[in-house]
Amino acid sequence: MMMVRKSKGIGERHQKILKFIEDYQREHQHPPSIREIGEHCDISSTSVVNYYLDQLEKEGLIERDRKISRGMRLIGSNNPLGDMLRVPVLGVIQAGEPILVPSESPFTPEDSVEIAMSMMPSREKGKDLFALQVQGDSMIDAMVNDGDIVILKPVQDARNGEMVAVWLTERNETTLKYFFKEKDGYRLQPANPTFKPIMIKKNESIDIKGKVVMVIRKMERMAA
Amino acid sequence: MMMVRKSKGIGERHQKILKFIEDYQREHQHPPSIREIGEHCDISSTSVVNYYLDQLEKEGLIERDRKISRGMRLIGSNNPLGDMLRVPVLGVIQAGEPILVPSESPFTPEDSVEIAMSMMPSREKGKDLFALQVQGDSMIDAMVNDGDIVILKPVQDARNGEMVAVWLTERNETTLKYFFKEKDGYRLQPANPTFKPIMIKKNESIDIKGKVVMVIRKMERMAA
DNA sequence: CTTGACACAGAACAGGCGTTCGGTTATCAT
DNA sequence: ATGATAACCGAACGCCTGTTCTGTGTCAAG
Repeated sequence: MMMVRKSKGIGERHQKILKFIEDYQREHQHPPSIREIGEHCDISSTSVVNYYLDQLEKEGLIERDRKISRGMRLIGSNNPLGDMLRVPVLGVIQAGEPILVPSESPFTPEDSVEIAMSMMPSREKGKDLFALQVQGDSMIDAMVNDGDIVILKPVQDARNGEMVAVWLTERNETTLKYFFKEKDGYRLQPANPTFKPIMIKKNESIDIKGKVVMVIRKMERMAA
Repeated sequence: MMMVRKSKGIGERHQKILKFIEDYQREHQHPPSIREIGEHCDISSTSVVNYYLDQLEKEGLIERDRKISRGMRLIGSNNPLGDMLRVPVLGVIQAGEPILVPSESPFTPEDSVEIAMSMMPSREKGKDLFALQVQGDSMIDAMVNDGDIVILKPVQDARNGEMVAVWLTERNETTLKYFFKEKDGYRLQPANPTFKPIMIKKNESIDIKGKVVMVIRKMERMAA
């Protein structure tokens, strides 16, 4: 008895193939061949596998490089590999010193951090992201610890409610604060509600260096 | 004029090949063929590419699946894909409720977060890691915000200085604190130095649920 | 009952691709 | 000089693999 697909969408067989490609890719770091898919999904003919792969491609779930061995890749969230961003760590950020942004950094980053695309909020998948490592306890009012890594998107202007890294020109100070524009200047609000906001008058200039999109803290043992 | 490799290590050519495999993999989501490597690295013979790949494999920089088309993968830090951990998000963590650990969780995780292996501290690459999303502001003394994701390793005992998630049995409270064993019980030290430690007497029991290995904060716009 | 879409099977073809092998050139220690 | 070794080239061999073509059984619409 034959299976007949009533609805035009994705059937059980399609999902099994999708799942197999995902698992195989994760294990071997390269896609399976058509025949391997057939064996593991109980399909005896390569043409049928091809037939399903064509459908999956039409549905936009995979992409295929025709004529290329194992030339297929998963699209979207179930792609086990691929979508990793390598964000350069340009240097450190601390209250007492201006920070480095990509365009100003004279040297190549010593290090980088890897972030899964799926972890990026609101599609900040731009390739111009950069990271800084926090030095010292001067950012604790932003709930950011010594050693934390902040990932930034370089921007000049911020919208209300975004956390920004700003250089307070007249105070010679770098800080991480929530940004709010008000009628008489700016309000820089600490993340920790027990701290008071910094009010910036219109005549005082601020230099927004970037918008914080993520903070990462690797826990290490604390001494004492 | 021929290039001759004096030292037994990795030469310029090897690095060029390595770089090409990495870039190709990143773009196509599958490895290049031997002939493609040759073309882009100015090697006219497939046997020479094979020759170099053998050396790279001996050096432990790649692995090869012989006889399989494009059956190669990068080993180590320059692997653009692969080493990603999928950590299940088992639920939420908040002061007022006990937390779920993997063995106690009755349902499958609704969601998961993806972390690059390279980001994991001190080789906590165990597959038993789990994640919880912080709900509410009750963890601010641990420098952890509402909405943050904490990644935990399930442990029963902790070593001094490690941040642990503990269930305070007699107080019906979950908390994240640095753990220190002292002669008359335990000291649970907040990450934020402006808060005071919790002293646990010997007769009071605590239930260590896990050790915090990472905290991730996706920044979103703050209202008001 | 016929027709056509759909889900398959199987075989054959052709190009992709890894492997192997015989040679060649350059460098270096003996 | 000479042999050893490393770094190549080119071609041939043969499996791997995607593609294509013919054919079959099922099911629903006309």
